[in-house]
Amino acid sequence: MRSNDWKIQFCDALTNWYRRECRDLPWRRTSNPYWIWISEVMLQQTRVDTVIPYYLRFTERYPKMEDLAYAPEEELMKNWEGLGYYSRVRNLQSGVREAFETYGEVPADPVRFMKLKGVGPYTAGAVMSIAYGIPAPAVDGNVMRVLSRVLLIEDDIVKPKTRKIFEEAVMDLIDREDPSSFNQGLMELGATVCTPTRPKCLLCPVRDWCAAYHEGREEELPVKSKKKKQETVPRTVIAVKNRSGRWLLERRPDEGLLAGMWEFPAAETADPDEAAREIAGRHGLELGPLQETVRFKHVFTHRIWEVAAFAAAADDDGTPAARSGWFLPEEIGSLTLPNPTKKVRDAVIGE
DNA sequence: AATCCGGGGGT
DNA sequence: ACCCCAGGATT
Repeated sequence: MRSNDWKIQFCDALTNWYRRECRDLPWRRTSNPYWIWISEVMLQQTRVDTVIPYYLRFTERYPKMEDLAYAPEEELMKNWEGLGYYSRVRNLQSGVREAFETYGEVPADPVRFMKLKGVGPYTAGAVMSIAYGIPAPAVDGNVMRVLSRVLLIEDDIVKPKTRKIFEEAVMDLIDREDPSSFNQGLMELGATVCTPTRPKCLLCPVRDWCAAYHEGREEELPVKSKKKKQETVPRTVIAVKNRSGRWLLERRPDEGLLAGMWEFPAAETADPDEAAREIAGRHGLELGPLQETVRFKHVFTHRIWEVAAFAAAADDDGTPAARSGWFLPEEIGSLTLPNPTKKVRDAVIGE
């Protein structure tokens, strides 16, 4: 059949290219399903170069499932610090614990695996295909970009139901002899050749089968609707130091933005005096004059903090609110801090 | 379906 | 500035 010849040639070109050209990455040196699982969770919405040191730390510190499953959450958070999307590590621990207690291993079954916390359609397909050679779709942003061009798919990749179209396309094309190289080949191609802007079509191993290339439309795909821009929120931070050289920190709520992480007292206002009144009231403090220390923007996915940070002295320790306390500079280092708090700390206390 | 959830790098 | 990234959970 004509159509099957096309698919076989496409698969061979892709998988042969991948096996020949793939980058040497730490998680490609293991066949341990649990380690591959760790890497795939870290790689969610996160670049390869960022993940490498975290992956090496986690596999060294938590080499077996039970090591991660029963690790203290504080320590786990500290090891994830700076990687972002902190619910990923809580979900990973929960998922690993459930897998260990239920199966004693990573289940070699996409349906069972995807029931675990933090494992969605992408991660399930990636781990099952890479670790166990099971033909399952692993559709991420790279795969949608590559296949939208190869197959000239013009559906809006922002819409949730579009992912299903690509999952069906993958299952139609996938190399059943080597699903791992096929899925990773699509992602590797998207990361290194079939890039968002100015794809390197002259280097592409599947150019001959790419509909967008033949029509000269590779720059028009994928179709992606614009998302509205984030709201900007003013945030005045006041770093308060007491007479014994300790600083006041608060722990954020256990749910929501930067859940459970520590920060200097802050208020959602651009008015320093208003912030000072609010924070003084919150902790029963009398504050000395405010000394401006640093200003910066911190960009989240859907929000921008316009941060202005001040230092102030307190006469006594007041009555700190719940989840708050006084810490020496060296103690602050052992708390889990989000990046904006680190910036303030470095400016106020010094490196 | 829409919204929430970090941080960094490329252009 | 804006885009993108080996996405998933919640509502």
